[in-house]
Amino acid sequence: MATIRDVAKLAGVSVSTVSRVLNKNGYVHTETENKVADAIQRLDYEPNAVARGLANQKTMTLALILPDITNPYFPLLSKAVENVARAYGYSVILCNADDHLGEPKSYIELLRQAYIGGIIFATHALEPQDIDYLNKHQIPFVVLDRAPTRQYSVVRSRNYEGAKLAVRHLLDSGCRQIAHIYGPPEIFTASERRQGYMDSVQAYDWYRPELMVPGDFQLEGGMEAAKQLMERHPDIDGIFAGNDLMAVGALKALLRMGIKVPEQVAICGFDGIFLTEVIEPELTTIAQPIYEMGALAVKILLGKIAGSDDLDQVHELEVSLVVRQSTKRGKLE
Amino acid sequence: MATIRDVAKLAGVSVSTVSRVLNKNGYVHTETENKVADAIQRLDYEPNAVARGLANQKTMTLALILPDITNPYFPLLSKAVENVARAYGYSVILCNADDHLGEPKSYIELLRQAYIGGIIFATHALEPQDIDYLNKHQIPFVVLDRAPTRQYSVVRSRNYEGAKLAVRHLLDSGCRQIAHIYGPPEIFTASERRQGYMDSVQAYDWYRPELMVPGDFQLEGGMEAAKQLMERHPDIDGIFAGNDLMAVGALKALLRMGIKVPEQVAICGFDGIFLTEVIEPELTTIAQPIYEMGALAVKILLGKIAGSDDLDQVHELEVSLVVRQSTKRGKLE
DNA sequence: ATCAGATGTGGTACCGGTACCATATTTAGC
DNA sequence: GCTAAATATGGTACCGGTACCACATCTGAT
Repeated sequence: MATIRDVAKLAGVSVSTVSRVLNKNGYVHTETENKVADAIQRLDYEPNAVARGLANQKTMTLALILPDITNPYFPLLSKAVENVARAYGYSVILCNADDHLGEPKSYIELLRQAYIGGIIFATHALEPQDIDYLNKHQIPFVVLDRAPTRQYSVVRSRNYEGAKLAVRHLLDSGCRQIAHIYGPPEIFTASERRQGYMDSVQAYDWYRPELMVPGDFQLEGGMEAAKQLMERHPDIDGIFAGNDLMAVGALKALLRMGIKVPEQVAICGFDGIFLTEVIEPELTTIAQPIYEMGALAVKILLGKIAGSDDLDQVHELEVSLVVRQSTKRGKLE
Repeated sequence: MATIRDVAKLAGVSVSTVSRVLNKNGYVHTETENKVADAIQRLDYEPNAVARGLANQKTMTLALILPDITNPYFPLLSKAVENVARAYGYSVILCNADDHLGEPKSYIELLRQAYIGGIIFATHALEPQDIDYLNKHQIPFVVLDRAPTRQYSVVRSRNYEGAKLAVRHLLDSGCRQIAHIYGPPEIFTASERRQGYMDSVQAYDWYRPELMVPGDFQLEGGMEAAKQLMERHPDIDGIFAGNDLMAVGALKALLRMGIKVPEQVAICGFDGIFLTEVIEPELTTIAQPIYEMGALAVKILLGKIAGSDDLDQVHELEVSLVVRQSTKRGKLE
């Protein structure tokens, strides 16, 4: 494999000059530049990424840390991250955080000694001490789906407003008793959505706290919760699930119980994952711009790496109601 | 960040000695080793991965190249790869090949100049010249789902046998006219499955070539194909789809047409992705050991990196029939 | 004509490890 | 007691880039 010294020798110049040509910094005579370009071409030279990383104390690699890539929310997100990163010359290292929780050496230290350029956190397993560590060592990072704060840059979407949108849509579809399956309270987005639900329904006389039941953001939790809800409150005619996976679980449970969707019970999810279009009936959902969120996260991160410090701390994206079969009932009863 | 020289200074030894302690090679007196270990501890020293990579001309990083992570087959595979790789101290770079097909500089060159340790190809966009390149530059690699050959190590599963298993199961479930939706002919696994179907049904008097229709291994292709099949051959009572995604598509199309599954038509897929358990009715499928395939691929790759050259070239794993609702009909008519 | 600043190029220390070679000391065999 | 091998340690070139510094030449303004 050709090195910069080989190129220098062939072009009859010093390595400094070749380096200048490569990085387009410093003065280089056009004629010299051509000679160097020619040598590069002839040797099929490519600068070595590792050597560059060592010299610059920084590599063209980003890390994406997420709970579990098999969760259907994350493939699209990671695709966005990878695509945009690559467009800017960066590679992406994938880290499934859930599988390595109790590990002695944290991911972050591992990444630092690999001179990683920056990190995107799509996991909730990010502790305050990790944040301190990142800031102390000046490692650029962006966080997804977190509470707004001045401690870091966040990319998120309007969960609260989305939840209100969902409830409004269910009401508009003729539902008169809407339950909510909420996600784990330690996940901030789940709480926001729950709050959106509460604030939307509290004024109605049919509302009772028992209409809110916990799920785990997984399929099973949704099934379980829906079953429980329908057994205890048979007159529920609408379910708003805190995420799509639970909504699909709820749908599954209802179908098994012989309850017709949307005729007897309408269902609305949250996230806008591909799965909602696969099942039958297709699921109405509050769609987050997942790809855009991933793409934006990378762009902000690259901005930070480049040194811009004045990037907005919070980037909140709009969600949108996607109406599908699961809420298409004969309006108004 | 502490370097090896800092450790050497603190321990009162040379960098060579520290290096020997770190890599456990060469002679080091126990007492000296303790001093060094102590210094490492005190400085919270971690050897720098990039510097190591440069010195060794090899990094602790693997690349996983796949068509598209949003295809539901790949998240579990990539999780397996990442898990096992990390257990051995390796990181994994994710590459979505589909999105970068026509690019001037191939992925592989990019990875080589990053001193990547090895590559796992789960994509079909691997050309013969790429393979020459890999071999020429001695880059260890493993390929998934390819035809057996002596050119490289392959991890695959018994597609042909699986297809026969699927047809047998449909027959056992009482189907008397079984159609097949096959995947793209350029994908070898799709052809194997098709062949398995053909060899299983050819002897029956009901068999006609028109019972085989092409799909694209995607949801849409499955829907389209199923629709066409049922319109042209209303007496079909069983469909074997070349993969789960098309099977789910077929199911969706049938449900929309008001055809009952499994009562009127039974459906069997192939792959064993999570999606088959999510939908209702749940889908019978020929399950590949996806996680195990990923894990095995990494292990073989690591073996190659370590220098074992005698690893079996072809590793073929067993598939298994997973019977679910979509084929549970009142047996024998 | 003079000189400051712009332009152009080379030399080389450094990034943080590895591994080869040299050297010193200890152990063991005869 | 002598020599070969084993044990123990240090010095340093090298991996392949970057970037600072030194130095030379060329412009253009006064």
